[in-house]
Amino acid sequence: MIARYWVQKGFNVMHPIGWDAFGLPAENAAIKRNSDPREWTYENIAVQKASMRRYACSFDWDRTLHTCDPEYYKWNQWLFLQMYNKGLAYRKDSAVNWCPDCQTVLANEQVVAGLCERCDNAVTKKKLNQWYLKITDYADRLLDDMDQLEGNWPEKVLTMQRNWIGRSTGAEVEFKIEGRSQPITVYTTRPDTLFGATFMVVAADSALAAELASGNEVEAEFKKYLDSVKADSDIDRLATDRPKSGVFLNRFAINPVNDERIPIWASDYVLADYGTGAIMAVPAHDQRDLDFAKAMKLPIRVVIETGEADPAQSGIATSGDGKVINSGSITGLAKDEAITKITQELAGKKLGKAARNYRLRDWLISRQRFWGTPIPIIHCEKCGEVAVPENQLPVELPSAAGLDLKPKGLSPLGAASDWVNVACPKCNAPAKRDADTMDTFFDSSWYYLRYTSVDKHDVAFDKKAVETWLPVDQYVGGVTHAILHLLYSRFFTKVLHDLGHLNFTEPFTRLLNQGMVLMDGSAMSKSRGNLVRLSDELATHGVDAIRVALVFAGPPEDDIDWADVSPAGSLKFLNRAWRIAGDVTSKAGVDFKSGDLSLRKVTHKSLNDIAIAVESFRFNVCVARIMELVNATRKAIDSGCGPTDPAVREAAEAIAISLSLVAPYTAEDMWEKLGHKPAIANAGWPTVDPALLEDDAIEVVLQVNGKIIDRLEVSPSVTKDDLEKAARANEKIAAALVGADIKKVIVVAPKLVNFVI
RNA sequence: GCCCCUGUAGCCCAAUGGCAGAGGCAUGCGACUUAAAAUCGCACAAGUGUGGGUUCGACCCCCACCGGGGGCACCA
Repeated sequence: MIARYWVQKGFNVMHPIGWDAFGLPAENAAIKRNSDPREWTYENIAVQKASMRRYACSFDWDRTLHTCDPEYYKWNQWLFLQMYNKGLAYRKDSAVNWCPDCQTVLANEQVVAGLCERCDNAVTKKKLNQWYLKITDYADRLLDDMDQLEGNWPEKVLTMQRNWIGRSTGAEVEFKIEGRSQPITVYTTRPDTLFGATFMVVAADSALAAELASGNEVEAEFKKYLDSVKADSDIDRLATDRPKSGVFLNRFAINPVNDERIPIWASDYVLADYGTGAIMAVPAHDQRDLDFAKAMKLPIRVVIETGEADPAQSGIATSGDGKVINSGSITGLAKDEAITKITQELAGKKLGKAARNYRLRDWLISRQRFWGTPIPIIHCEKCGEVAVPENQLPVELPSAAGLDLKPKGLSPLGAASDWVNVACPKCNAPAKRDADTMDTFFDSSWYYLRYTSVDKHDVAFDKKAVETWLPVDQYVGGVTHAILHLLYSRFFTKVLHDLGHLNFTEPFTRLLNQGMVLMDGSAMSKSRGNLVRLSDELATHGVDAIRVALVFAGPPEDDIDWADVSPAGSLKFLNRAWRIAGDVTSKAGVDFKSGDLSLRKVTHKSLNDIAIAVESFRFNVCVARIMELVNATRKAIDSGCGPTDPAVREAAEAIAISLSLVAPYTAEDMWEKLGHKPAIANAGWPTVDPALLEDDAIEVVLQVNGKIIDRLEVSPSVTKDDLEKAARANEKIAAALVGADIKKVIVVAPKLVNFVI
């Protein structure tokens, strides 16, 4: 509807469609049928394309692309190398999210509540050497540039992205460690509570904890604890009512603000990969620390006076603001002042500094699967990592024939010996290709750029075309992509901007989250046979009726249940509209100006309202407005000015054109019946005459104390004074005001008059 | 536990702080018909989740609570 509307308005609209076709569905299907994912994918695309054509979506089929075409993923590899050369793509060892069922690693964003986003199995951790993209370098810009999107993206999506990036501000503070030359740095958002720190906790699974325990009498106990921590799944870890556990490391740290000696503990409630993996614990003012202190019988010291109950007694850490107490130089200050002052003092002594942290982690992109873009790196024993030279791109996937695609934790590509063994591009010695493939979100992070240049084969995208078309004026997608796809795309856009390829920093100017169609409470899916049912409905009622019914069922961002969708009712409405075209007896091209004024006003008002509704995404309201216009026109034909009146033709044409957005086939037929040549899609949006939007008389409400006493017809241009006079002259009002003491008269011209007595 | 959205006739949904109803579904009645379908016409119904507050006036703004949906959830 949006695309069709702007075409009618005379804009040059690009409305492309394509297939994000790499990934597990194809690969798993191929494994099941023992065939090549390639064949399965292209067969399915053909089927789907044919069925999608039925929906009358005005897609530009000349710009179609498939991300699994070498022609497309060649540019994935090119982009990867661009980032690699800038240090934005790198490899590191780390404990990664591992799905035992899919037998591949997952990005943080793909783990939902400890479960694999795709298969809902529990995710475990595994130490692996993997490729990452340095999205954390862009954390601040991803956050701050949201100002550009404010008002044009759903607030919900912006909030979700903000939470996901999770920026926090605070300070890093150095604690000296007894018997260790290096101090330990902790990150805190509350340096104002430093004097309340009564112990330190390091992440049990960090290298730091192991080092502090090593050679220590508690080492055995620590190892036992570490083993139990490792055995816990993410789901266990995420349980909120989980009791705190940990082990004393028999080591001590010195608090830099008061030289106090505090014990160091290891626990799994501190995360190894956030901040520095070590915290100062302030049990009085942090619930987690308090829970731990109570469990381990550690001291609790209040340093903020909030008026709340004593945490040691209540078991509830105080969260309110208040004055700092018992805290040396910052005693008596308010929170913000205390934070500023103590941070400055620490910085002066080189014992700390202001710092920021993010919840966002670097994006893990390697996947141990076949059906994806090969990572264009060659591993040479002598030269190490070597980028595949640009002129050798694409690194094409080998044939799947003879490869065992079954998930087993290693890339199937590693077994394709003809493919994997190559000469090092630098020294020509025998070397191996990187056998992992890219996360498919890499593919979808820049496809909008490719749509501008599908016919260009020497560049990923043509700069001029990109400048002409982009950024995308209107993006439409499900809220399921609120973080993953939309965050990654924003990241890519910024990287490409910095590399000098783009002159904008945000890819999607406006975003509409459209809802899903539910059947019996769950999403439409092939496995439930719902698509078959939809296909039947299409055959019975026609595409137009289905389109109208879906649009009319509710606001576009809401999920709608098929039970609330009424294709039969929509068909009835379309017939009603269509018959009007047949009833018109005036000739095409007749001058509307001589037509019936009241119907003309309805027509112009409707056109105006319909345009506003479409532009503000209220498509359901838009359909309702067309229905109103149809009703009014019907009435005019049957019992008003009659079918010969030019106003009836004007109304019928307005109906046809506005209907062309949602029911294009019906509209086209109406257009021809009305004596016009195809195509109505290019007929142009009728010009609304502002003079016809004005009513000649408006009903004004007359109130006494806010209660309606009577109504009055007045001219829309009535003045306040005249309106008040008219109101006072009204019989019922006059009667109501007899003997009353009028305290106030509110006159809103031309809407109401209210006498307060 | 924290944050966000939401609550209007039997149902889906509308209403720049100013007459609660635009539209549809369902239902009922009537016209047309031998009859039915289709079509056309008419009718029907809630005082806006609950309790407060602001205002001349609140579905709309503010506070609390209840119900529904979603997000985050040891991130120091």
